[in-house]
Amino acid sequence: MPESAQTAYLNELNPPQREAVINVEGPSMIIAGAGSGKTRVLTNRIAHLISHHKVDPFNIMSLTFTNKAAAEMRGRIEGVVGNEARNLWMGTFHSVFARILRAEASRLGYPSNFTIYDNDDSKTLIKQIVKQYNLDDKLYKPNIVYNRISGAKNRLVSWQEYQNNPIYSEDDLANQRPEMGMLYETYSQRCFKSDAMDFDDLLFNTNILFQEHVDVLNKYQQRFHYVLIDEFQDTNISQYMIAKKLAAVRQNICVVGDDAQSIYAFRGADIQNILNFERDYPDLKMMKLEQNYRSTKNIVNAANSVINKNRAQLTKNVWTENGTGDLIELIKATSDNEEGRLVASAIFEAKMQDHTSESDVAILYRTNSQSRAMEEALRRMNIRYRVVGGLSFYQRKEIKDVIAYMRYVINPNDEQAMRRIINLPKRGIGPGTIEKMVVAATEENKSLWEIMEKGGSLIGGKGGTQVQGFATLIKSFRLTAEKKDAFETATTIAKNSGILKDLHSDKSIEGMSRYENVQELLNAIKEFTDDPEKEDKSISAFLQDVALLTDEDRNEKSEDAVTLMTIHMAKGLEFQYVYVVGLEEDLFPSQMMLSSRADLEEERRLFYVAITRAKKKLFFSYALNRYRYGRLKTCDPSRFLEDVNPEFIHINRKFRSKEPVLVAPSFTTKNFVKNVKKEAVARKVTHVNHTPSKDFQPSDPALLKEGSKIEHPKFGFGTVKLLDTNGSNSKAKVEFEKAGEKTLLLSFAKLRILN
DNA sequence: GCCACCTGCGTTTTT
DNA sequence: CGCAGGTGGC
Repeated sequence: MPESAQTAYLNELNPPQREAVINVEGPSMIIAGAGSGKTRVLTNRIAHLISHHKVDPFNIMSLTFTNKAAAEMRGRIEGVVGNEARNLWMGTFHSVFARILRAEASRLGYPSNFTIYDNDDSKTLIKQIVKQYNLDDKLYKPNIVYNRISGAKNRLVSWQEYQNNPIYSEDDLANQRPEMGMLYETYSQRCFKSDAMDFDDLLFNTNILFQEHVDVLNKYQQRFHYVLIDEFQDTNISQYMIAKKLAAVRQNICVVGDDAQSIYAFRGADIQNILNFERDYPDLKMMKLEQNYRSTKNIVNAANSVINKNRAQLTKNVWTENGTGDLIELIKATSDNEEGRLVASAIFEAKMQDHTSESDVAILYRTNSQSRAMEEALRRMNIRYRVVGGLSFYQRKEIKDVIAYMRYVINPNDEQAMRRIINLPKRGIGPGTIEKMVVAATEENKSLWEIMEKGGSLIGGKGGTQVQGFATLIKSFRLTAEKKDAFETATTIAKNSGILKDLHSDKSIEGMSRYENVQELLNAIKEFTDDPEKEDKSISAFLQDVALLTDEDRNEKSEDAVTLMTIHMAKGLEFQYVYVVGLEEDLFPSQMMLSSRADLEEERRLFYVAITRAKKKLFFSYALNRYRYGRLKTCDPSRFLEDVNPEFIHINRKFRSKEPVLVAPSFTTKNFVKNVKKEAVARKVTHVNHTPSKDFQPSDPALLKEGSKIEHPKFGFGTVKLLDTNGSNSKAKVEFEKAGEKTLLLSFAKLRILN
C-alpha cells in the first residue's frame, strides 16, 4: 500500500496494475489486454523506479516501436518525476541501437556517421544487383528478395550461415530462386561498402557487436540496470536477443504485450518470443491486466467472441465494468460507393442528433485504396476528414531528393544517394556514364568518388566534364557543411543544386506542392538548428535524427476531423465511434492471408484490433460489389462477420441498401441475415453462462476419444458422443450437461479433457 | 540522353 | 484504376 505522497500514483491503479508497477526486480511479463491501461502501467513502473527506488534514469532503457509511443511515454513520466525523465534511454529499438552503433561503429569497421538506408534504398539496391547479374527480375522481385534477406537478418542468420545451411538453399531451390544466397551476400557487401546499414542491420549489427566485443557488451550491461520492452508481441528474434543480452547480468527485464494484438508477423515479429521468454526466465513474474477501461461490454464481449476463434493464444479473460452500450450496427451496401454514402450519412446523423464531434470518429479499413470511396462520400456531405498514412512526408520524392544530396555530402560512399542525385536536375549524366565509372572504380580498385573527382581524364567526353562539374558542386557543399549549420547547408544545397529552381519552374499544382514541401523541409531543419537542446547542429546530426523519423512530430493538428486509416495504423489508438469497413471475403481477410492457418489467425487478430479501438459504438460495413483494379467484382461478406457472436450485432433496416442486388451470389444478404438470426437463436437456447475452471487449459484435440469427458469454456461439461476425424475439418458431437447436444469443429473449439 | 507511349501488375508496414 | 518500368523514335 502506498505510504507517502510520493507514491500517490499507486492509488490510481487497480490491484493487478499496481502489482505490475511495484514488482520491479527480476524478469516480468505483463500480458495486457486491449484497453487495460498498459501505457499507464509502463510509465508508472518507470516513474516508480525513479521516484521510489531512486534508480538513476541513466540506468533505465525503455524500448518501444514508434517514436510517437516513446515521446508520449517520456512526457507522461516527466509528468510524474519531472525533468529527470530526460535522461532515460527511451526510444525505438532502431533509434536506441543506432545510437549505440554510432558510438561503437569502429568495432564493426563502420564510420560513426554511417548512412541508414530506408526500404526504398534497399529495394533499389536489390534491383540494381539483380540487373547486374542478369537475373530474371520477374523471379527476383525486389520485394521478395528484400523480405527473404530481412527475414534472415531478423532471425540472426548471416549471409554466410544462409549460404551454408541447406535449409535455406533447398527452400530457395524449390522456389526457383537459387541465387538468393548470392544476392544476400552481394547486398550486404554493397551496403557495407557504402557505409550504410538498412533498418534490419541496426539490430543485426547490434547483435554482432555484443557477441564479438564482450567489453562493449559489459559496458552496456553495467549501464542499463533495468530494461523494459513495450509491444513485446511485435518484437522479432533479433530484438529479443539484444534485450536478453543486455539484461543478462541483472535480469531486470520487463516485457509488456498482448498476443491477441500481434499483427506484424509479416514483418518478422515472432510470437514465439513470448514462449521463449517463459522458457528463458522460468522464475518470471507473470501478470495479467484484464480489466478493460476503454469500451462498452458489448464491444469487449464481441471482441472476445472473435479472438476465441483463434487457436494459438494465451488464456486471457478481458472484461469491463463499463456499461452495456449499443449493439454493433451492420451496414450493408451494394457497392463500395454506396458503402461510403451509408457510412458518411451515419456519421452525419450522429453529428446532427448526438452532437458527435468529427474527431471522435474513425473509419478503419484493410487497405489504403479503400479510402477513396470514403473520402468522396465524406466530401460530398461536407464532413471534415484526414487520411493518416499513405505516403509520409519523408517518403516524398522531392524530399528524398534533397535529403539524398545531404547524405551524399556527408558520406561520399553512399552509392544510393549518389545515383539518385547525380542527374538531378538533368546534367546529362545518364546510366551509360555511371556504368563507365563503376567499371573504372572496380578496375582501379578505387571508390566511385575518387573516379568522379578525376572526372574527365578517366571517362572522357561530355560525360566526363559533366561528372567533374558535379564533383566540384559536391565539394563546395562539403566545405559549406564543415563551416555552417544544418539549415544554412541545406539551404545552400537546395539552391545551388538547382533543385529549387527546377521545382519552382513547374507551375502545375503538384509542382507547386512539391516546391512547398521542400520549403517545409527547410523549415523543419531550421527548427532543428534553433532547438537549444541540440548540441550538434550540423547537417550530419540532422540526418541521424531524420533517418529514423517518421511523420510523428510533424502535423498531427488535432483539428476536428474524421480519421481515416488502415487498421494497422490504428493500433494503440481509440475512438468513440469506429467504422470497420470493407468486411468482405478476399479483402478482409485478405486473399493473400488465406493460405495458412497462422496467416488467417493473424488476420483475425487484426480484426480484433479493429474492434477494440471503439469506445462507445462500433459499425461494420461491407459491399456486395466493389471496384478492384479498375474492375467491378462481386464480393461475399467476410467470414469474420460470422466470427462475431450474433447477439452483439444489430441489423438495422436503415443501413440496408434499397437498391436491388444486381448480381445474386449464393451468399446474399438474405442468406446472411438468416444465418445470423439462426445462430442468434441457437446461442440463446444454449447460453448456459458457464464459467470455465480457474486452471482451464485446452487439451490437444488429438487426444480426444469417444466417451471422453470434457469441459468447454462456454458450454460447460459434457461427454463426446461421436468423433469425425477428418484433418482440419474434424468434428466432435458432444452431449453437454446443460447446453444439450453440440457438434464442435475441433480446429476451433477449445476443449479440456477431464479423464 | 530524353521524352512519349505502352504494358503489366497490384496487402498490411511502427523502423 | 494508377503507377512503375520498358521500348522506341528523336
